[in-house]
Amino acid sequence: MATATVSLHRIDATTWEIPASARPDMRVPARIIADGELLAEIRGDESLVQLQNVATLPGVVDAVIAMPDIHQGYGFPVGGVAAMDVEEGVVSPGGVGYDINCGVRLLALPLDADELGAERKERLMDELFARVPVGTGRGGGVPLRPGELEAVLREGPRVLVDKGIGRDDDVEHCESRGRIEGADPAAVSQRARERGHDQLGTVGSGNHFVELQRVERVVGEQAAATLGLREGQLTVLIHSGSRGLGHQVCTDYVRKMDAMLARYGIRLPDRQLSCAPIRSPEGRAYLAAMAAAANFAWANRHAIAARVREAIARVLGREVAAATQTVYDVAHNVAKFEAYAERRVLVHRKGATRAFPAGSPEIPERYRSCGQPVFIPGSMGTASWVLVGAPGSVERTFGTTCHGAGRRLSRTRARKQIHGRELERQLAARGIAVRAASARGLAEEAPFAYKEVDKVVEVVERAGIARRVVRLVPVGVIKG
DNA sequence: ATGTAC
Repeated sequence: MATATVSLHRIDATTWEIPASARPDMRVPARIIADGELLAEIRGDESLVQLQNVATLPGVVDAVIAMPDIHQGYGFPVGGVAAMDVEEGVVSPGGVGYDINCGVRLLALPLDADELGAERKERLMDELFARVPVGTGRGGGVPLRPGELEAVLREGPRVLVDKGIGRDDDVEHCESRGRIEGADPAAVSQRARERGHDQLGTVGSGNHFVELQRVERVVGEQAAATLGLREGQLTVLIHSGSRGLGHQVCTDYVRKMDAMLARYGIRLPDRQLSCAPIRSPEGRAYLAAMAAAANFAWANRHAIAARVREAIARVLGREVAAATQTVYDVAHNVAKFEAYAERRVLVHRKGATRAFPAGSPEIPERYRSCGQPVFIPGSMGTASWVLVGAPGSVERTFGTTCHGAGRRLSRTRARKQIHGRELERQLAARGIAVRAASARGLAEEAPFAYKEVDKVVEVVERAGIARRVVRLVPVGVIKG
């Protein structure tokens, strides 16, 4: 509806702008990174109206930005970036998303896909499916003693290493070492902690997965070598988040902040943008709870990876498991304090990935020469990408790039077009082994429900915010 | 995304 009236000005080959003058309530312009074709898809939903809504929030600086994989979400669009001045600005749970620190971790095996063989592949898939719990509302996570969940919320995956789960180098290869400062378990409700207590090391459902892959193509030779990736190699991509715990944190603070809007004199075009001043008690409490949920999510992917190593050890041997490296782990649903042009801001990235360029002190030393690794999970049965951050991200997008293919069809519409078991047969016919807890969940993630991931990453490369390194194709997938 | 509706 309203999308038809959005006035877009093309700025360059990959950037469009909606000026702040487009609506009386916009404080800053909205910019869209895309190409003509992706833009046409983006205009098919409400995401650009949502982006303009975000541009009305108090303290928003410079411009709100849409990545080429943007689609509509809760209040904020998924695939949106908004930076708020730390003094004047607000923090919004909807700007982070219900799945706090949903993110992606890549493991690299010291083995080529060719060397695996059909029989060991099926056994590896069975072992993975047996060891890594998938599905909604299911427990089966790492058993925790009293106080240990609170330690994980405070410190992240480092706590699990102390328990003998995973390794120091896994933690070193996480964005911000798997920990956001200022986490406070006391800011996380009892209910949220109850929901999370048996979910550490579980995948969940929706678009979450554990995928066995092959490096199909190397595009950036030098960066690939630096990241320890080569053509033909086996990898495992883990996509999950903070499960019920993060979901409950979002629910709790959306409600709390909604009740305070009038008192803080905040007027919103959409109540789903519920927010509070960064400096307010509610804002600080949310940030402390968000950090705790983010730390939980990093520990979750760390624990999943440890179980993946167990499955690898069982089928391919202890040595292969020990030589399986965590390449890196990125968050794509989180808010972080960063500085741009000497200005301190809180960058909300929802369905968007930090992508710092080469030389950034935030990147592990061994990767500093090539830029921060970024993983872009494609839709099920299609490709995924490894990118590295490029200088344009700092200049144009608050150090950010895209996060995935971006949904094109609703879950309901996807379900109407194919049955999960039929999809499973189609994937198997293409050599992709599937282990799924739910046929319905499978149908919702059908490849045709998503935009073309190759096109999305091509655009972010042309925009100069990230560079392509390798293309990964699925060998097998474990899903909720 | 989510004990897919407190």
